[in-house]
Amino acid sequence: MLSHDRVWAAIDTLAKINGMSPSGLARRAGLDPTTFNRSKRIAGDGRPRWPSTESISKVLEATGTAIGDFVMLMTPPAMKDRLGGTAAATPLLQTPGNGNGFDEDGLPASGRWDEVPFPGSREDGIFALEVSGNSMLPHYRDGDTIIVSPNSPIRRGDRVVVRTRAGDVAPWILYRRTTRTIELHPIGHERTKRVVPIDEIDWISRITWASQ
Amino acid sequence: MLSHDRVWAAIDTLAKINGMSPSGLARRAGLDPTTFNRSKRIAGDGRPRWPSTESISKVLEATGTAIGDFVMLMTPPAMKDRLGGTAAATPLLQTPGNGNGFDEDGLPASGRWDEVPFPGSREDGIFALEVSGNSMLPHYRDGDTIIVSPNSPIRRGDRVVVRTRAGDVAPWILYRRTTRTIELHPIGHERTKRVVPIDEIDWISRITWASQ
DNA sequence: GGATTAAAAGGAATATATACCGGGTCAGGC
DNA sequence: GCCTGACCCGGTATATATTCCTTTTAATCC
Repeated sequence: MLSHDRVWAAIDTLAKINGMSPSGLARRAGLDPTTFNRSKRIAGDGRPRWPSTESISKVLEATGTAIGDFVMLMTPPAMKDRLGGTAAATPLLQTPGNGNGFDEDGLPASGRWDEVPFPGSREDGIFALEVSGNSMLPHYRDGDTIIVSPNSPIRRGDRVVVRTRAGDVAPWILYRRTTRTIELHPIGHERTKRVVPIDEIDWISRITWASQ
Repeated sequence: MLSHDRVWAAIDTLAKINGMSPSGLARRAGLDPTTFNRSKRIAGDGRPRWPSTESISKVLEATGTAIGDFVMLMTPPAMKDRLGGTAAATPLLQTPGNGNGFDEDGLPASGRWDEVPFPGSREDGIFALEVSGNSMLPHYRDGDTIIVSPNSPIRRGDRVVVRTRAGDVAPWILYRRTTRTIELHPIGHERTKRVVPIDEIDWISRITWASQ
C-alpha cells in the first residue's frame, strides 16, 4: 500500500541521498522550493496532504531514480544506502528474532551484518537471514539461509518474513490479507497462526530462496 | 521513472485484474466513477493529467494491492520472474524424470534446456529443475525451482537429486551410504524410502537452493 | 557582531484533480 | 421495441496541490 507518511519520508530520504534538502530537491526538479515543506504536508484542519504524482515523477526524473528505488525508500527494509551502492554480496543477519540488527527504520544496521555469497546487488534490497533453531522443521533447519527480497510482490500463500513494531523478525506464510489485518500461518509445527493488525507490522518481505 | 501513460495503463490493468472497469475501480475505491475516465487523462489543451497520489493510494487499498505490484503493472515487460533480482541464467530442465536433457556426464545437455534467472554459469555445472506436481509437499510445491550443484560435496542428510541408470531424476534426502548401496529417504509424504545399489546410480548432486 | 545564504513557516493566489451533473452509447433482459 | 444498468464523454463546481510572496530561523563567513 501507499501511506501518507511513508511517501513523505521517501521524499526526505531521496533528498538526503542526493545531498539536498527537501526544498533543494524541489528546486532541482523544477518545482517551487516550498512544495515539500513540512508545513505543506498537513493542512490546517489536520487533513493529510499528498504530493502529486506529477511532482513525484519530476523528482524521480531529476535525480535519475527508478520508480522501484523510490518504492524501496518507502519500504523500511529497503535502504537508502543501497541506492548508489555497488557491492554484490548479500547482507546476512545471523540471529533473527531478537529485534536487533535493524535500525529504527527497519533497515539492516551496519556492523551487525555478515555477508553471504548470493547474487543480488544492493539495489535489489535483497538480504539473507540465517535460521537458528529447528522450530520451523521440516521447512527450515538450523543453519539454513533464507533469501529475502523486499521488492518482490507478495501473493497469498507466499512465504514471507515479517517484522513487527515490537521488533520480532520471523518467517511466516501469508494467508489472508485485509485492509486492517493480515493472517499469518506458521512455517513448521511448533508455532500457531496469528492475525496481526496492519499497524503492528513494520514490514513484510517475500522469501524467494532457501538454502537446502 | 514514472511516466504519464504508464501510470494510467497500470490503473487500467489493475482494474482488469480485479474484474472491473476503470470507473468501477474508482467507485470501489470511494472515488467518483468518472475520475479515471479517459477524457480526464488529457486536458483540453493537450496537457497530461495525472491521478493524484492519494487516489492511487485509495485504489491500492481497495484492491489489496501492494505498491510493488503496482510498480510491476507499470513496468511494461511485467517481469514474471519472482526472484526480484538480477542474476545470470541457469539452465532449467522443466520435465525431470524423463531421463533426457543430460549428457553422459550427468550435466545438462544443451538444446533441451530452458533458462531461469539464477546465478551460476554452465561452467559451474549448476542447473535448475522445476518441480512438477505436489508429491513433495510440504517441501517443494508445483512450480518451485530447485538449484542443483553437481560439484558441491554431499553429506549425510543433504537433499540431493539422484539420477538412476533407468533414467529417473528425482529429489531425495541422502541417508546412509555404504560401499555398495545408498539409502534415500523421500522428500514429502507420498513416497517411500529406497535402498539403491551404487551401480544403479548414474549420478547424485546436492540441492543447494530452492525457490519459495 | 553583522552580512549572507539556505531552509522552512505561513498566508494568499493560482493551477490542477476530483466531484457532480446531464446526456449519449451499448449490451442484456423482458 | 422498451427498459435498465454500466460505462464513458463533456461541462461546471469544488477540493486540493502548487506557486508566489513575506517573514523567521539557523548556519556560515567575514
